[in-house]
Amino acid sequence: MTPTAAKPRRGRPPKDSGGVLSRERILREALALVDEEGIEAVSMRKLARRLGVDPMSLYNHIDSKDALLDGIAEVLLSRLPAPSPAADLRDSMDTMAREFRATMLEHPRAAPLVLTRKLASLTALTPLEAVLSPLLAAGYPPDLAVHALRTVLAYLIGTLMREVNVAPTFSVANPEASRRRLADLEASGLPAVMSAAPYLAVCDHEQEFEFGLRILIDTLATMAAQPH
Amino acid sequence: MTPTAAKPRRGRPPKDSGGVLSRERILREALALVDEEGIEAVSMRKLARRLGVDPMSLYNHIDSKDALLDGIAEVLLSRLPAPSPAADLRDSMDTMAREFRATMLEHPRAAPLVLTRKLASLTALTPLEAVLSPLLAAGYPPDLAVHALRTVLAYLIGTLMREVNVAPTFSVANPEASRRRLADLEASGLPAVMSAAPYLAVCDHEQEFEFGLRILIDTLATMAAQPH
DNA sequence: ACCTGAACACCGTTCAAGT
DNA sequence: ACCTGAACACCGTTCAAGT
Repeated sequence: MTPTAAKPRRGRPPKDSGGVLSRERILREALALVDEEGIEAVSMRKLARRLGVDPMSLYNHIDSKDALLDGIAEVLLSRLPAPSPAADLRDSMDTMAREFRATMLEHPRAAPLVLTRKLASLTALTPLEAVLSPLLAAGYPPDLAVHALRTVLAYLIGTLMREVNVAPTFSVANPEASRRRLADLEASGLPAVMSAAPYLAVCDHEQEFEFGLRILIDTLATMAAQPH
Repeated sequence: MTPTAAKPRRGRPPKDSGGVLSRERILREALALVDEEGIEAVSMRKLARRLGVDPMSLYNHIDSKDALLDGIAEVLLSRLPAPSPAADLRDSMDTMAREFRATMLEHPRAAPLVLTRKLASLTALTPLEAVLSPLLAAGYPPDLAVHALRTVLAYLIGTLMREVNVAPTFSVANPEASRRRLADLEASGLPAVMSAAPYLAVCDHEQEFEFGLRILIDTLATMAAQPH
């Protein structure tokens, strides 16, 4: 909980902490704070303490706490790798999905900021292009291409939310808890639930992700070959 | 669910605030508060004020604010209609998905509590049975049935998150904002983004929901006919 | 232009005291 | 068994004042 070292925290700000204040430096430190302690541990005051600065100084660079959280989300989203040049429909959707997931899982505790906030800005426009372009090239009319894009995106958001929420501490799912859950499910008296209980009690995120992604991409690629 | 204890009296509730304190009454009022002002407007103190009670009285019925939010989520989830008896794979998944969506959209501001929290409890076990059962009957081995279930669930969570987050005020998407967005997209210089811009700038949630759901259910139903 | 500190109007929760 | 109020250790943000 409290820092182990009992340093005098209220004296002079440590000037070693990386230079002058700036929006960029604030966001970087904020992301680090989220990584370490989670989103709800973020406060303007705590962040300022980490930066060795008065809480109010942050407001010279960021409008509000809400804008701070949006800013963190944008930082994370901007870490999406630049798309590789040309590929077919299957490859490009597959790559986009995998990179999106990998990028979020690098910061599992911050990921919900991207997954649950309506980002007004237009970050990640080139990854968008990288998916839309092969859809159009494959024969999708623009309206259906957008539907296809949004379907995959919804699936990604849903699976990732499950991944990062179930294990916010990043510990593998507690085998103790999963054993108890298995027992509960088997006591439910519902036949289908009971026979699927061993699989309901655990969740291999990797496998889960692949299963649904495969279905979506296969179907969308197949649909491209059919008249719309 | 649990049989309510004998009430001291029937008839008119005392005072203006509607009777004695209870977990049930607290959760009902909390859901109303979320409906009116949103999740982040919820505080123990404000909730107590609405109930005409000291803030600390709430703690006789609820462990913490976090437990309160979990409780609201469970109330909402328990509003899922009981599944209709027997149906084929397509119908039962379709019905489950539609009812889940409808239930969430009745409380759009509270829905994120269900969509983003890891609910430990086993609410909604019978809807689960109602989906798993036809999957098994259609020939899915239990492990794949669970994959199929989770894929649809991920999609539902993702689409619904988009629906309730984009319009938390429940106003239809601002046409002004969407016109500006269109302009931005068309100025992006990215060819696919530009030609899909009119469709990216708006989002018909109904249509969007149907598109992805159709793909998933069709594919899962078709897969049932194939050897695993 | 940027930073500061006091101040305001809030929080969740502990605790001791009441009935 | 339930309710209360004071108290503690926090919040986000406004404002006036400093450099």
